[in-house]
Amino acid sequence: MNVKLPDNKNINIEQNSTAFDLARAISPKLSRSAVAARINGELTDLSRSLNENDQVEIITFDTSEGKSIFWHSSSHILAQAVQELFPSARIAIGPSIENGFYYDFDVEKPFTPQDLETIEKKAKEIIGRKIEFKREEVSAKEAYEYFRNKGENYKLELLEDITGSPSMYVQDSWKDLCRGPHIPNTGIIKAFKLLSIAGAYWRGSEKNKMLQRIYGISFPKQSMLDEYLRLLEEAQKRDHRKLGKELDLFSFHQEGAGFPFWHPYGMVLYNQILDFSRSEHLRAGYREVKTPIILNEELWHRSGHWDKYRENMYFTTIEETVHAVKPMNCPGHLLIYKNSGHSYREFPIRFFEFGLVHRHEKAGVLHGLFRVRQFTQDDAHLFCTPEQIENQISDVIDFIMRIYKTFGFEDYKIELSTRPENYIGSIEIWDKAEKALQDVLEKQNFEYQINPGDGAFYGPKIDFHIKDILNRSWQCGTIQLDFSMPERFDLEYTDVDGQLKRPVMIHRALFGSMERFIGILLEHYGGALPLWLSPVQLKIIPISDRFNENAIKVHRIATETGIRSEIDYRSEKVGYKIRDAEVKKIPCMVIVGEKEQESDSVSVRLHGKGDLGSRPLKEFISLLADYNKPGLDINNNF
RNA sequence: GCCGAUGUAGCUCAGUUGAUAGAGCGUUCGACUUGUAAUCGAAUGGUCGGGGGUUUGAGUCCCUCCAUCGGCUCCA
Repeated sequence: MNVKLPDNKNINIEQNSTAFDLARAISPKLSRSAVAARINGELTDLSRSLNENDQVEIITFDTSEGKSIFWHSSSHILAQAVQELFPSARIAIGPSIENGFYYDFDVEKPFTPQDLETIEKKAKEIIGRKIEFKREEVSAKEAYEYFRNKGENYKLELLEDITGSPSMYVQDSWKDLCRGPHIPNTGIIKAFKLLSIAGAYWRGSEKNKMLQRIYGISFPKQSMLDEYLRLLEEAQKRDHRKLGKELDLFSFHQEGAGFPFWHPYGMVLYNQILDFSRSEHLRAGYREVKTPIILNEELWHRSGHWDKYRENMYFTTIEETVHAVKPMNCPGHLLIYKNSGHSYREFPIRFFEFGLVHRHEKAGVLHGLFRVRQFTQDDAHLFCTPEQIENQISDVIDFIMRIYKTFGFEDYKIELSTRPENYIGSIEIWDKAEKALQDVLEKQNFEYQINPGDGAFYGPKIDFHIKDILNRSWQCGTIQLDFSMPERFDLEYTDVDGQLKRPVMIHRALFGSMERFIGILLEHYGGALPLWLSPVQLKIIPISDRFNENAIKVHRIATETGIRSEIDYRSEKVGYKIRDAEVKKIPCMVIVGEKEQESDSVSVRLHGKGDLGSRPLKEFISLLADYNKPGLDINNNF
């Protein structure tokens, strides 16, 4: 019989062949790496029989579906291993995830790291047995009976949500309820590693029982696991918490969990970003404002924060009146807007603030600079007419992208988040706002994903996720359209016809949080920041203390040219001082000794690039100054 | 908040079955006066996260609080 392959070629195979037979007919190599098949658009097991004229694609690990199936099967092996070792463990769910898989278990005692090793060993043994994954179609009743006899209550709960006849997958005597498909047999897994144990609520809800989750990863080749572990290690080296300590940028203290302390070097970095952002905003027509951190509780009732955001807010009392510490800057900006009358001629009005906000985060979710309780938003609010919305939003999008590019982020993802359950305003207004945002994205041909229910309580939003060098994605920028606040605060402007009308408000931030953005930057660059952001840009290394005076001269000229430099006066060998500067990831070093003193030059060395020979002192400093600008870096241009 | 792990010198980490707290790096001092990723020597450094308890005796065992780390709807 004939079946069609993805390249539209036909292939003739024997009657009653399975997808696996087809893979073998195409090439033995493919049959060894085959994970599953797609028959007429449907993902299936390789054991599925083919029919005349079927459109068939063999799925391998190389595709995202292939990985997902491979890892899902791995999770079944994990579950089988656990139940062979701990027969009383009840199984919940075990999906594949972005990198690997997990399985949730209900056990009396949480797993220990030693258990993890034992389980991994058992799983590897199961893999070695090359057990076939067999699909069984059963009736809902049969499935129910099976799991009821085994006391698998979580599976019974899952069964309730399944319409039609459920399918089971069998490995030896072990069975799991599963939609499939699965890999043909456990033997194609060549590398299997369990990574961590964690508590996880059944169905993610704090109201449910906490289960024990085991995370793992697997591959069809050992070398792929090695590579994956190497990447994990690389990511650990780039951890901003580690870099922050090593480079003396910031610290955290028990005296204030989630409140970062910025050290002198960190402050230079912080201010470089802040100065750049401020000047770009002013250039783009924003006007800077500053609003108080503590404001009367009544204001937060009016804004809706007290209703919808109270859980995340801190309160304090001033002369018996309750005040809130601001979690957002919008109410403050609204008060400035209302302080005077406005005409359509002023629009768009753009208020911009480096707003220091405090938000209560649960103790367990704090994470370095990524998740803190106090941070500075690069926040702005635009007030405009409804007609101006589209233009304004598209301007903001251009602005955001230009700024990201300066920091070396060229790749990003856009998400449109819609009305959450916890919202204020009418549904009609929400629909209108959501459509307006969508229209802008469509018109500009941006690719975007819809994120249902993830909008702010006062309006839908467009979020920007930037991708770092390790291809991880971070949410930063946000643009939120708001018809509610203008209503609640009774904002007005005089239109061309002399009538008082209600303006529209757009909330937006680029970095989101300065702190978080700095964390992302540090991980992106692995701490080796571009010249313009480096706290110390130039390390001056005298060969011996006979040349200290010359070093001081270099330092003076550098300082006058706006270069941040330091001299290493220590009575150490050059190699020692160089190593120290390299470890601190200082972008540029100059060595001054006999030769340099005589010729009024410096020997130049760039971080990670080694010795670059000598240059006349003044020429070198002015070259450095040329590259000491946002978006530039000496490394690519020397 | 919940589950688990962790908390020892400024940093990175050792510390057996409970009995006088260790190393390397850093810092300080001295010697060396150094040519592109660690010169040598000496000194300094600790309420063992806080509090409580068991014990003749606790870094080690128990309780409690705090902080940090990995997780907590990627759904059969």
